[in-house]
Amino acid sequence: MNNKQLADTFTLIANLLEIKGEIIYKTLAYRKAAESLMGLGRDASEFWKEGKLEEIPGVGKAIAEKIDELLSTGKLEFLEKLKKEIPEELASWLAVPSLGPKKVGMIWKTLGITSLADLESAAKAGKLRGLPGMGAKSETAILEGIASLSRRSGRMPLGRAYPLAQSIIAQLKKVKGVVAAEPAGSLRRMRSTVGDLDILVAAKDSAAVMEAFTNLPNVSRVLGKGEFKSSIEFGDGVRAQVWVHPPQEFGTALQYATGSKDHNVKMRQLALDKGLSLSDHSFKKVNPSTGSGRAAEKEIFCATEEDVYKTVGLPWIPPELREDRGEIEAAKANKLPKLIELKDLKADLQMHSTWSDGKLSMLEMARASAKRGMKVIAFTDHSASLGVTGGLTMEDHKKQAAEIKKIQKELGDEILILHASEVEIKADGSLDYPDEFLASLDLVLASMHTSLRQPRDKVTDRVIKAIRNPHVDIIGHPTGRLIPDREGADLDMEAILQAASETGVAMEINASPYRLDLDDVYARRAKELGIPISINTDAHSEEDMDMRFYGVAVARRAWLTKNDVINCWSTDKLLRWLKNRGK
DNA sequence: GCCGTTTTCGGCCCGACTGTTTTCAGTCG
Repeated sequence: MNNKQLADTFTLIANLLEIKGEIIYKTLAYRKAAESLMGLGRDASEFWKEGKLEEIPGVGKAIAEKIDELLSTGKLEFLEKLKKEIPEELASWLAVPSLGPKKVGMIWKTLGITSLADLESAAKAGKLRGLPGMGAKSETAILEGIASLSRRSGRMPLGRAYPLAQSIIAQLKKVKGVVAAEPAGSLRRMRSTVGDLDILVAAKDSAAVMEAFTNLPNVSRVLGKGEFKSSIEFGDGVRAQVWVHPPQEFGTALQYATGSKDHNVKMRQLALDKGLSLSDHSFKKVNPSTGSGRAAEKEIFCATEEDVYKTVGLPWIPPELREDRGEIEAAKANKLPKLIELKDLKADLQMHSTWSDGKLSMLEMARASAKRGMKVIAFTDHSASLGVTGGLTMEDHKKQAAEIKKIQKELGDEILILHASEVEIKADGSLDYPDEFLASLDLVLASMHTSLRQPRDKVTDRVIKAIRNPHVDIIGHPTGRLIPDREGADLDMEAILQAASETGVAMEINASPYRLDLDDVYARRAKELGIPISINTDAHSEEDMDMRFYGVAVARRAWLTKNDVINCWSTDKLLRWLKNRGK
């Protein structure tokens, strides 16, 4: 059982307990534990083997015992009992907008239905109005909620959310009186997937903003429209909400809306330590006589986030770090990393040309890369066994090498081209070309595209075998995941990273917003182990090259600096590294 | 259920918005 399965189990428990009406803090504890497992970076089973489960944040005695039971038996008596009490199917109702645990519980208890289909029929038949606290509007809201569920498939990839949010922001900035507009929430923290789009606007007068926002093109429904907050749904089911704050409190508002929740809990605590209560509006002096957070004569307003952090005695923390993964402590100790930036990237070590499945010739790709400030690129056209991509035979490679020589002459020192290959790690763990041939390439990037559903041991061994091949320099998109649809291979990532740290092989952060693989958590673990990271676009076209932005976002979330990423090194240093690897 | 340079007990997330309400409960972020 891996971390995600454990986390899913605890999330289910939290949902069922909530419907049951258990005290909210108990359900929060299960959710916190689930989140913590997802961000752990190592398998919980390792903590388990060492008897250190309770060292995982948010895991105490009770949850540690449950993890122990799950890992030893694959089952959980507590959950089985709970499911008998509260039908598991009800948990899926919670995904319906406008339905929360209270109403789910109430509807189930009064009408005795458990399936989403029955809920829909009941709503259509008008059986929900008349239930306590529900009227015709609630019924319609539930029906619309069920309909929107089928339209939207959960969270959307960052690569879709980000441009969409930017276009909304551009339109809001045109509204008269708008001083600033910024993304917030997981979008601003650059998580790989985003639920709803959160946008924050600074303006004295909110009415014009709300008017513009609810009248954006392609808005299919206005879900709510108030003085400070409005939310909308687009035709494709994507939802966005906007908050408007006066400019003088934009800093606290943006900090608050950016989250994460856990980061903000710590921020509020730091404020309290200084006798201040922090809200999205301002800091207020805590009244010492009552101990309550109100009744202050003097409010502190912050127009910028820098002021917010300064007020609690911290340097500004980049949004990508705000996950309560040690950033507050690092900021306190003045040990925040100087995060990598887009401009630091000087090399792109995975891209494809018309030699395999790319859309442009090598010359066109090289020129497009140079235009974007790249000094070194590697053509990693696919290897022979990946037939659908037009993979190259060794004979093809000879011809490709000759063409590279020719265009290199044409390009001069504008950009350096490396002759490389994305070599398939085959199902048996062998590579697609013999060692002698691999040794002749400038760079070898090995990755998996097939048989990703092999059992954990087998697929893990496969990658480790590639890592131990002395000719392999980079492992490309290690898990093979596709966002949001396909989970990656069931890898023992700790074992893989240990092997990589022994051999010095670099691990890729594939910058395609549909991959972002390694993810932030494992990339951070890789850094801890001293493994070099390579951020590559995997570009098949010119537009793909601009996706490197998302790769940098993952790297920033992983606390990486430019020294950790081989693509930021000088050409000399990069070539020296390759040479030391036998190239 | 977790957690503790105040604490092993008593805090934890609170405010805007909506709908069904005559003063409030539930949802959501």
